[in-house]
Amino acid sequence: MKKYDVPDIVISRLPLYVQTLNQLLREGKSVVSSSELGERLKTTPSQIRRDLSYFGGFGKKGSGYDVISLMESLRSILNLNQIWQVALVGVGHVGMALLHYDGFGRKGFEIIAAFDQSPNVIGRKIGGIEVQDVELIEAEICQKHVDIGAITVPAENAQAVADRLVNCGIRAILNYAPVYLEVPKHVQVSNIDPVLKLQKMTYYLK
Amino acid sequence: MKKYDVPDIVISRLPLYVQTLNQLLREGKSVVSSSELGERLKTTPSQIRRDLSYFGGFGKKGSGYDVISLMESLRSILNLNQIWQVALVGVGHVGMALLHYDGFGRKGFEIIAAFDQSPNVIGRKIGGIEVQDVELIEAEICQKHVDIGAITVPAENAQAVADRLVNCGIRAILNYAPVYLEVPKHVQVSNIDPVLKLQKMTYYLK
DNA sequence: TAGATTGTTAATCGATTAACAATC
DNA sequence: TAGATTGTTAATCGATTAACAATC
Repeated sequence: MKKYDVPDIVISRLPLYVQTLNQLLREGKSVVSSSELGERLKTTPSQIRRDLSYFGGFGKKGSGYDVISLMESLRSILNLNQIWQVALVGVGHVGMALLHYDGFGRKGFEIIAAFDQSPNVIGRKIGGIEVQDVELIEAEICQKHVDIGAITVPAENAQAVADRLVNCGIRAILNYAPVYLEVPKHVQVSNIDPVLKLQKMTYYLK
Repeated sequence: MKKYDVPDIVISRLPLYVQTLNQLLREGKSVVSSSELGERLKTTPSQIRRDLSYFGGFGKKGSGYDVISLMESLRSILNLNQIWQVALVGVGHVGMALLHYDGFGRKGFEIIAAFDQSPNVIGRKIGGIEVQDVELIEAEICQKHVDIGAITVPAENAQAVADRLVNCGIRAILNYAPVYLEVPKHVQVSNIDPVLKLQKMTYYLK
């Protein structure tokens, strides 16, 4: 089965499965059935079995799935058995929160460089990373092997930053700016905008 | 057409439409067609017309949609013509970023109270809000009219905080903790977890 | 009027669910 | 062996897209 033969929506559920398997592991469970997993994730056993079947048979009929080995299989499918280097652009409050956030590192995403325009932050060391002048993006990133960019600049500057990152060979962008980024189609973009989520929820509040 | 007759996925696109109409407005456009809107949003004109038609006819055949009036209609459907009060629990780096973020306020979401456990932050004033002891959640929130909670505490504490907020009558939760929250079904939950987004993107990077 | 674009219905597409034979 | 649960196929459901009459 080729990469793009699996529906994108299936791929977006796999990290959720990994998360839940992790929880089960911490709770000391070693085997889990699709129905238990379904309960935790508020989905159907059918969906879980169907999703997994795109990649192979990971379970044992009659008993279920080995928690550790299913987790390892999914981690391997998602390419999580390596450290991914991340370059962060924009060290405002959100950028700082990301630099301090240890969840990134624990999950294998290492911020290796941070950039900002402002003399107020350039040179400061935050979460172990020294903030550099945004003008140095190319100099610092282009030769290094950086796959992922995190954009935490104001909306007006986000597209320009994206262009520069893409130019340096970045292939995935985590975008916190409330704009649609135009990127070549080989580049993944994930948008994070809490306001859009709030604005959706308020529909149901009245 | 009743609230729940409109597919949820349609509702989640409406804030995006509002966002784009806002941009068009700032660019000085006063009229827009479904195909222009579709180009901006990387979707089809059909989808946009279909989505809007759940709520009525907002356009003018032959010319398109009046930017301002379509935006106002959508804002009214989403209940965005009021200020929504938000209580924030957890003043770590993410909580602080939200307290400082002016985009919330500009979009009509006002953080009116913030809570934390730690004596290091209790009493501090951040973004104009004085952080209170988490033990005061009930005392402060229950009588006030607060509809939305933002949870930015560690994963282990998120469920307990959610329970308390729900108990105080909160009906929507913006959850930054990487766990599934169990809530009564009248309560909306939106999860924000950048790691899940990264873990999805890495699938396509190899 | 002619051209453009809507609103809506019908056709298509894709995702979810149900069912069940296979088998641990 | 009997019971449980998988992996997979077929049926169903729902969302997207195409088409077009209505009309500005």
